[in-house]
Amino acid sequence: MTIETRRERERAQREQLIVTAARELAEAEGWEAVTTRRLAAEIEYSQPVLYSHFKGKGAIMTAVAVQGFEELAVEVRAARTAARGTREALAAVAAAYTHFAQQRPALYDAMFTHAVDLTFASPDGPAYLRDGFEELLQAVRPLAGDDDPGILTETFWAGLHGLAMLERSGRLPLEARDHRLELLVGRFTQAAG
Amino acid sequence: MTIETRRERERAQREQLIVTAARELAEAEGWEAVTTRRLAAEIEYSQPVLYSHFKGKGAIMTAVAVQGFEELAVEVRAARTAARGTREALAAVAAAYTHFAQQRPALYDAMFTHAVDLTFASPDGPAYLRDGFEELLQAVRPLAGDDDPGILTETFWAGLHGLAMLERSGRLPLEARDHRLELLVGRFTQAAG
DNA sequence: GCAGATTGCCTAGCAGCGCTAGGATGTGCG
DNA sequence: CGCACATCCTAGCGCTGCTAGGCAATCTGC
Repeated sequence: MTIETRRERERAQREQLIVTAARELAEAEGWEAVTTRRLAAEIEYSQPVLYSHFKGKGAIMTAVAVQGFEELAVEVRAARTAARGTREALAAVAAAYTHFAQQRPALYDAMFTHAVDLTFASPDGPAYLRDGFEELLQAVRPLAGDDDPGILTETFWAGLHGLAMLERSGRLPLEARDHRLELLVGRFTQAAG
Repeated sequence: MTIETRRERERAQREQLIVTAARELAEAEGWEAVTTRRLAAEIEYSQPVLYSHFKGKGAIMTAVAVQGFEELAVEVRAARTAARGTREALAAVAAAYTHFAQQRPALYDAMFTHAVDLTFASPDGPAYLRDGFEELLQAVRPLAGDDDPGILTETFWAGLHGLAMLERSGRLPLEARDHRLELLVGRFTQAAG
């Protein structure tokens, strides 16, 4: 029994090692630098070991993405609970979200550009995927007025995601970043029309 | 002289053939199906011919993206000029934009997910990249109030882009698509706060 | 009309990718 | 100690984007 559990523990550790190595490599050199050979060298095992833990490279990226969703939810929650008023909470949440996307672009990419095999928008989906949305919802709901809070949150989220993506790819100038965020938050803190 | 011009004309035609083939293949089977070998077979030439026209696969995708920007600008303009009031114009522009992204996902991908080597957000950039933004700007400006029209347009654009991306990847349920668009447009047609 | 120079194109191949089959190596158990 | 099992690595498959080098067809000057 103890041998079995030790092996399982070691396996779990190595699996975590793979995910961490993939994430760090992606954050340092971008996802195009994360090849299975390179990753194997990084963890000091041979290539096939990766496939004894994950179905393929996509599954490893998905595992990294899941980590990202967990961390994003934590950071957004921290920002929300630290803010005082409802308007301030929305602004804080928005700033935390875009800051996350900007600081960890590779991680954000794994979450939203790659890793399509994650189940979203489902009440029975994994918790880590719902938590982040829940945080946004908590911040948006008090300001929803007559609008459906859930759908309004989705719309607000889309605004944040759009800003993050367009700024990251150089399609929007970075100087006005705070200004745009201010405008977006402003449009969602007015009374409903 | 005539021989030279004929050759140039034929070269230009073949170049267009490449771009069209790449686009059609991408729209039919996705960009992952667009390999240089497949593309070469499609145009009935050998692989190296592609490289006599374009620096690489990325340049071909960029050429497709440029086509996309031109067409998007045309469609958004048509929607805007057909609408009567300012609020209706914004709604029409928003609908046209997201409809474009939804109907031609591969093309939209080329424009925004790939093809990072395009110069954006620059007054001296290519016209086709400015035209689309200009159309959005025309629709947003009358509703900007005290806000900077350009930056407000960028923010609105981000909202549209975010909706398009999240809906396309299944991260937002499709049923409420129109509802979300309505909410977004509503938040940008209120008087400035 | 014919040799020489030039242009255009294709065949073949390189290095790298994700992924997998099969054998070697080391570990735990009777 | 010897067997059985689990673990891991070497080697290789088919694919990718891209390129070198040679062949063939075309245009030019005599």
